Amino acid sequence: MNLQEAPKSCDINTRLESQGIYPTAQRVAVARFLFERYQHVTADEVYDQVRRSANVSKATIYNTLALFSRKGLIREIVADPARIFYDSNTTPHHHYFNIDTGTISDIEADVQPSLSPESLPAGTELHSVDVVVRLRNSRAAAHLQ
Amino acid sequence: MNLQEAPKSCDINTRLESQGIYPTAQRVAVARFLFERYQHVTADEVYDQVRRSANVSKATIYNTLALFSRKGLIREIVADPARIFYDSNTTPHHHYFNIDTGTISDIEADVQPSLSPESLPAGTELHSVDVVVRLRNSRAAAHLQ
DNA sequence: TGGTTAGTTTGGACTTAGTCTAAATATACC
DNA sequence: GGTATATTTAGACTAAGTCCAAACTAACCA
Repeated sequence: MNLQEAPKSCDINTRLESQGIYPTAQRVAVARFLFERYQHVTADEVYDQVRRSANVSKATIYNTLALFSRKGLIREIVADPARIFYDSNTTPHHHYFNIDTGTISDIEADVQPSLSPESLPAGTELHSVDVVVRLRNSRAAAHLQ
Repeated sequence: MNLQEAPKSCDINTRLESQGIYPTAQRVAVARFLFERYQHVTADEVYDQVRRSANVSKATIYNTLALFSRKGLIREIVADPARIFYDSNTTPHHHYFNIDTGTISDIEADVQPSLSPESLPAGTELHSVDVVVRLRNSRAAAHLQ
């Protein structure tokens, strides 16, 4: 592997290892990018950014994002019909999706659907509850189109 | 156009025209399929089904679904990261999405997030609120994988 | 009735997010 | 070091969805 040793961050390595994730250079590079701040990013954005500082392939980006997501380190946001966003903030919250700009942002106020778990369809268990509030840019002249 | 005249349904034509949609044979065929009962279907399923009784192209299926959705006759469901579902039931309700089977079903019980519209981000207006409850098939042995 | 125009449909090429695969590489463990 | 296991890789591939310019249809009117 021709990847220069990524500067070890104890936090990152510990965080990965605590989830049973072997901290390879590529995974650490992806994690460093994702966790440097809360953000909503697509696989492509992660690829473009992480590639600047580390050798990593597209397949590994997809593998790693799926792995992190499965392990609960990040969260998939299915809101844009054209792509998946990943959220490095895994605390419970919901999202705005602006259908004009294709951007995602956090909902600050509480929007907590109450769900009685015993009412789930037979043979299933709860995975997650996603609330997406779709927004449009407001138009001065609402009658257009 | 070599499409045999679709048997006119007064309901369907009225429904389309009431939304300012010109009831072409293709649109009527799509509408007849969609509205014969409440269902959650992908563009591909609509294409396969409608093609049995009418000559229609893939492009028209996509155009028509987008048009119906824009006009509020059907509703887009963004839940499966791989495809869009269309729901011919437009009354307010939310959805289960089974991530193991990729199927969508309606939530019967009320899951109504309370949302104060004045808290929306500046310059935006509400388009819709989507609640997707993700389910897994329950496993007898929950420790697997 | 035929001509003009506007709206709709079409096949097929194209785009693009994401997956797959088999080979190469890296790591762990004896 | 040698073997086994896990990870990464390039690049081919898939599939949902878009785009486009040509063909078709319908409406309107002289």
